[in-house]
Amino acid sequence: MDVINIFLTSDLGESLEDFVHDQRRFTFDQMGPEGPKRLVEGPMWAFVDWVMPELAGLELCRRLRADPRTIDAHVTMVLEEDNPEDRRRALRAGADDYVVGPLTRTAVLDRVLALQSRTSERQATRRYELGALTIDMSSLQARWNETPIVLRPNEFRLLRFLAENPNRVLTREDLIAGLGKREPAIDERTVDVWIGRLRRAIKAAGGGNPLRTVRSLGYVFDLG
Amino acid sequence: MDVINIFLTSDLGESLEDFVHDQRRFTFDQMGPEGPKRLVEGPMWAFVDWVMPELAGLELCRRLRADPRTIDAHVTMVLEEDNPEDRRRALRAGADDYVVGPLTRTAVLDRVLALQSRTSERQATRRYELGALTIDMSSLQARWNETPIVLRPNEFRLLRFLAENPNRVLTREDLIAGLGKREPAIDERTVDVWIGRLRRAIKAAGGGNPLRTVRSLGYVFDLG
DNA sequence: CAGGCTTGTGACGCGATTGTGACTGGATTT
DNA sequence: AAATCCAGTCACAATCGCGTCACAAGCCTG
Repeated sequence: MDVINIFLTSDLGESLEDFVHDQRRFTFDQMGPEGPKRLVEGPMWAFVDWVMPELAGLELCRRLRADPRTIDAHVTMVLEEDNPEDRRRALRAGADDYVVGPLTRTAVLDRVLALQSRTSERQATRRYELGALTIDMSSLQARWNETPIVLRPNEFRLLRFLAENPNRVLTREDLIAGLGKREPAIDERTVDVWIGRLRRAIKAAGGGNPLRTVRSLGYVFDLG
Repeated sequence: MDVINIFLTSDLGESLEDFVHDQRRFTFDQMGPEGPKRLVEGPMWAFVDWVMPELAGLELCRRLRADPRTIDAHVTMVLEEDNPEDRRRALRAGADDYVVGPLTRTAVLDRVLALQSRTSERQATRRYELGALTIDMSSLQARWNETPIVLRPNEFRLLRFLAENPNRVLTREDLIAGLGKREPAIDERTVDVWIGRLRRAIKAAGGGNPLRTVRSLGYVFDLG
């Protein structure tokens, strides 16, 4: 599967409507009532427009992160204006990059081209190497010293999110949000079970325990 | 300027009144008649209590956003109850995060610690380096010459507070207050036990004893 | 549509954490 | 030197949070 570059914008603009044409299409059918209003996409990129200006964009970003079809997409958020808060929020929601809108056709095209050139480099980057642990995002396979770790979907997402934020305490809330599970609300204690199952899976592959519990706060992926 | 973590709450509670002490202070003098009732703050965080429960909080949040002194602060709103409407309003007003109250002093302090690690990610990660001792606030991990020190939560809080005020005698009262323990009242002699446990943990990691006892006064973290 | 796999949740028990009183030994004072 | 003071340490109990299990509902697959 090709790398998809996804642009999230709350103001897609008529001018972009036919910017991408004659391409295959897929729909984010799981998006729900607050989902994208329009979706224009091609094999290497997609533009997603949403209805609600504020939260839906971040929420959409999280869902894209959780969806296996777009889990390794390159997500760019289009910000209304350039302020540090929006930037921070976007990145925290899982966006890889951001640009400040509104976008002209040429600006987007430049951006897409730049992303495409980075794509090959990104192919190599789509692999986390954290000590003995490697996570290959293209085959969705995690290994401990070449030994495959048998993971269920949710455990894989959890491991990926933890590995993306090594040496950082992640609260149970962070983890729930990071896996894109906002609806319905998840009990925080459930995270304990996730961690337990993930630890067991790693151990079953002969691995150690890189997941440290920080009492009354959350968990850390210890690296180094 | 350091990142400030601001907690907005309509129910600060008496117990938090002197939670942060002996720190530099500034006032939000532009706040106007609906401004904060009390402001308790330190170099890295602030608790703002307001009079009107509903609108004033949101308004305050917007003003903090506009004020150059707090423009890049991390604002957390404390919500009375957990409903999506309030959450959306809080975020729309510029809040970065929210928690559902009421909060205990220790819980708030822990929260601040976790937030510091997140908000400072774009800067150099928050980290104390005191001779052979390093305290990494993002992973909540202390080390002595790269050797991890196994600390329980309270010991970590104690070490952090001591390390924040090196070469300064801290009374037992200071330490109790600095760790946010006011309810219930803590016997001052208990601090002796905390120090003892902390020393033992450092020694177990092959470390020395940077904690000097000042008889009849308190303890100092010796540096240099 | 049946069967298995996945996942969220309540319950349970255990272990970790922590405040406290008591005891001890060294330091300080008278 | 005796008396007093004070810090270090230990054992213990109460509490709190975490790991784990079993179960049920959901989801996917054939």
